[in-house]
Amino acid sequence: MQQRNLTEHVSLSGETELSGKALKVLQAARKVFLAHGFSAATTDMIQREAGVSKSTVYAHFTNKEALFTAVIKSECTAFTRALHNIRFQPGRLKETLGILARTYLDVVLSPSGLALYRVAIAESARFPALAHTFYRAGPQVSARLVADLLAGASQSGEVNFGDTSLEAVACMFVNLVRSELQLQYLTYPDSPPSAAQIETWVTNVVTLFMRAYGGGDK
Amino acid sequence: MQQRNLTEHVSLSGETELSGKALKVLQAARKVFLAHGFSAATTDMIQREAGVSKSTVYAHFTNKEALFTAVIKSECTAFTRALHNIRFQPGRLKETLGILARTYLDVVLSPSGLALYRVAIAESARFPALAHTFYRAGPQVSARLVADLLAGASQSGEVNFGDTSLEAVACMFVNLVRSELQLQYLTYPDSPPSAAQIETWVTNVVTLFMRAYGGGDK
DNA sequence: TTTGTACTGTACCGTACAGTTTGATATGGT
DNA sequence: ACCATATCAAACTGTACGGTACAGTACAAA
Repeated sequence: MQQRNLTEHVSLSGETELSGKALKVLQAARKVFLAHGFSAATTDMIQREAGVSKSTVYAHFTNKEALFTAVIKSECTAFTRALHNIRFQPGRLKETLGILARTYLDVVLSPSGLALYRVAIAESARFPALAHTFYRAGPQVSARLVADLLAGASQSGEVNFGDTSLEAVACMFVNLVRSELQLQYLTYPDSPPSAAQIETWVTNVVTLFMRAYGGGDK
Repeated sequence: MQQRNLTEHVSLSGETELSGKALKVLQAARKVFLAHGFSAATTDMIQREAGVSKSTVYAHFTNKEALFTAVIKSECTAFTRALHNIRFQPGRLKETLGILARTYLDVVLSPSGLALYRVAIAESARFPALAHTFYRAGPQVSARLVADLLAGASQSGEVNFGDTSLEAVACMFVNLVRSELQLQYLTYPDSPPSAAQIETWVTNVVTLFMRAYGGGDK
């Protein structure tokens, strides 16, 4: 890593990290990079936003790329942590799926969640490792969570997946919950999906899965 | 528009357009913009790729933005045209859905389809109108196609959607077909999904929908 | 008091980029 | 022969950017 000042260890960004000014820089970089992507962002914007001199930026981060990497990694761990706030009670599968979907969408459709997706995808050619990190921190973790839930429901006989693997069902669920609303928001950033729209979508998705795999209760 | 030379009207790009050199420029711009996005692409790269002088570029396009706009619009119409190659026979819904999914994925997971998605999303803040165009040319058109298919199946009693609207079902289908494989490819550009992986995914998706909405035949 | 460290502000360097201008060449129609 | 058009190569302008250098300040520990 590239920090120098080890006097404090405040963790607002994922790992144990960074004294005062360095944190300011990181937060500013977060704002700028998520808003403009890598190429269109300038170190001057970051420096100005952080209220810090140019020298300070380069005292803590070797260059623009290192700063970008630090930001995206930090966002990924924050994203994963947010996902782990999802809790559910066993039984009442239909309700649990709905809650899970809504909580997931809360994270995915948040300004930072959306921006992280956009930037990670946009820069996947220049920063392949970051794109991998993003996939594992986001979609992969989500699918794992759902799979765990479904495993419980499967054991209690609440559901029957036929020939389809449990993991595949979980993967399909998270993708279906996310994709359309996320894409709409990405392409129409000025008109975010309404609460009613979200509700309708979640209902439709949960209904689809319950009809397909739910036993008799439907 | 911004063409000047009206001697020929070759249409390789969507609308009636562009004499020889201008087309060369547009094709080069397509390659460069789709590979690097807007900010990281330079007009010099385009000029070099086109084998054309700088003056010629600016003789046909007012500036970098106009060139970018022309490229994305042209790609969107090409995308839509590719989608309309999807044909299907009524009856045999399950098979038709599978064919449709595979053809759709062919377009979406093609290098240019993937790059178009990436760039349109990445630049949606700077070029909102292009993002809208993309959404309408891609996801919206696809959903419309599937909806038409489902309408036929619904009338012949092949399926029963319960409380869910036909359009919602169509929308869910195209999203589910696309999202996971597309995201994997976007984040792991060096290991595209294998044919087997695609096949498994399509089978799982079609099975899901047939279990949920298909009548007795399953 | 001295020393080290973090930081500031600003100037600077080299490069890169979008876009313009100039002046020459080639072509084809009149 | 003349002219308009399309093209070319290349030099040039102005600006912006990433990154460095440097002289100086604030502060705390020794």
